[in-house]
Amino acid sequence: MRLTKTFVPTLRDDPADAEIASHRLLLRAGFIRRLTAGVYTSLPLALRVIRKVEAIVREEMEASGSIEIRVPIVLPAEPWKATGRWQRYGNEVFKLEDRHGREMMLGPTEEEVFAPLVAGDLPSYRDLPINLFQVEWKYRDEKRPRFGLLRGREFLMKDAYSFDRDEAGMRESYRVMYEAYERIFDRIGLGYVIVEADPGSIGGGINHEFMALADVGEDLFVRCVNGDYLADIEAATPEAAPAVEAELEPMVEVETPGAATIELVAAQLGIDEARTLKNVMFDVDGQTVAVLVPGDREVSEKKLARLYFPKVVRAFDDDDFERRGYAKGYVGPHGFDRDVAVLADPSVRAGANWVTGANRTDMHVTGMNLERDFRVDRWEALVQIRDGDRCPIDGGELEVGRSIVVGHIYQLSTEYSDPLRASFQDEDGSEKPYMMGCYGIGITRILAALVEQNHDGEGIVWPRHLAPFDVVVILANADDEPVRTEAERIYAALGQRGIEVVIDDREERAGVKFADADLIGYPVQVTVGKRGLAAGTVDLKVRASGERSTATLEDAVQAATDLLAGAP
RNA sequence: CGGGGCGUAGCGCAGCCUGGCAGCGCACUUGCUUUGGGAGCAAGAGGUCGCGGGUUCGAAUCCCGCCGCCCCGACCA
Repeated sequence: MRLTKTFVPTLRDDPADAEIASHRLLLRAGFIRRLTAGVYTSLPLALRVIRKVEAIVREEMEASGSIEIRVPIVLPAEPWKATGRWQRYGNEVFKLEDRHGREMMLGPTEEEVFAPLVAGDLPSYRDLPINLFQVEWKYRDEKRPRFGLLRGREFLMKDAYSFDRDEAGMRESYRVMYEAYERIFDRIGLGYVIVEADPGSIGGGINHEFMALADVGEDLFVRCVNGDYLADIEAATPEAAPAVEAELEPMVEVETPGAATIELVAAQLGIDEARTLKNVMFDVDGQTVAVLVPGDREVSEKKLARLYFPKVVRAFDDDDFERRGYAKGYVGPHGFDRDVAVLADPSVRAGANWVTGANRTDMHVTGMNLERDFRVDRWEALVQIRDGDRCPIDGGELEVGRSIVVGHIYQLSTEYSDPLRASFQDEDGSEKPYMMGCYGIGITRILAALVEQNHDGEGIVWPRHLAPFDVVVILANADDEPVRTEAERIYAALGQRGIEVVIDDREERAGVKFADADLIGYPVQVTVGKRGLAAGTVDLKVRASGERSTATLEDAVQAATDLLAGAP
């Protein structure tokens, strides 16, 4: 490929609205262009990388027995209404209407298409198990698309669905996919961790997330410094602190004018925030629920939501406080009526003589103690985990890491096959719903994750096997005929060796070409210029290491080939 | 959806407060010089100043409404 004959619009300045490295560099290096929020055009370089990632995914899926098909993006609404996702996904679905007024949508994921497809044509247990996949664009009208390819409203996903007779089969299909995913992410070369994820409010099947490590990642996970514990932040439970023995102080009311937050109370009374007892109020389908945690901790709403699923958990708003007659910011657990469910995190057992609200504006109490002064109906691990918490396995220190979820696999059981009436006839003649699994990989998101993990101050540093091109041949003096001839010879020879090579034959100064080559991140650069030619040599540079070398004209092709073979 | 910010040439920005010729750098075109780490000089081309309305002799600038984009929070490959 010649740069004069393709479309690689590099930018000299950083785009103003790209904050993170992957977004900024993919725009600057001419890989992508934004069309509208969360929707990007893939230019030639991006397309080449996408295809290489896809190829790895495809190979490993097929090697694992999954069969590729292509199902539509434009979908009828009915199956989605049957599973309840038409409503549950809500505004996240791009909804359409056809000319007859029929409701349609763009596919955000495709259980509703795959399950009926299989049910229609593979009605016998003899047809099972089967695993189908596709690589196709997905559409989700995200609340907040951001960071370029990291969270788009249109993104390329590999999605696979397994269908089994029974639970044992499903687990086996799941295991096969789990191992395929390990091979895929190993081959792609991402630094990643696998965590058993929050079962989520959608039903609670076993599922694992494949998380690419990245400081800008939006997904948090927890791991023990001793390496024996790894979990999704919302699923992680710290080791409970031991109960303390303390001399019980009497409960005393104190004036705390204007101190409606933990921070202000602690400051006014000159105490640590951890000494205060935080009372967070929720409404759960009409029932009032109080959650007690130490003042320096946060309540995990997700954990609470999971506890009450399928009921809907909603934090109290001002109207709720008014209706219940609670003084917002001054709520204390000693004033709860019997109809309030009082939940507490085990860490509350570890404290005594709490400072908490007095149930009157501008007043708090000190010396509040469990049993004597307030009750707890249920003990549940509900604190948001944080750095420094103790590992539940060995008590080691936990640390919170950031990541980008690039793969997610689920055991769905009959969650979708039931409502969709997707069933087969078993050996005994009985009608049974398929036991399903689903397996997603965000292809375009992997591009972003790769750039996050592989860049420096000059630009992207693609791993060799995923780079848009292996080698760039730079004409340092584009209008010099001998230089051009020699560069063309090397370019052609590399191509003949099956190396993916691009020649920068633009009428640009050498500096521009060097900067662009570093920005785009070709693993190996070969520079042909007057200077070197006079000495009978070309210059080579390995992008990742920055290592420079020279080679004679005769050795140039072999030297570039060798450097490429040794590149990361 | 709540909070914050921004929309002026392809990209990055100034001008707006205090209304009066629409500017700067890069990129682009032509010429000359230059030529191995983002060249110099000269001459050009490129704008519904996000959209609509209002105030005014006059609006990029003031007022009202809308739209778009980015960032922070609750959801997700």
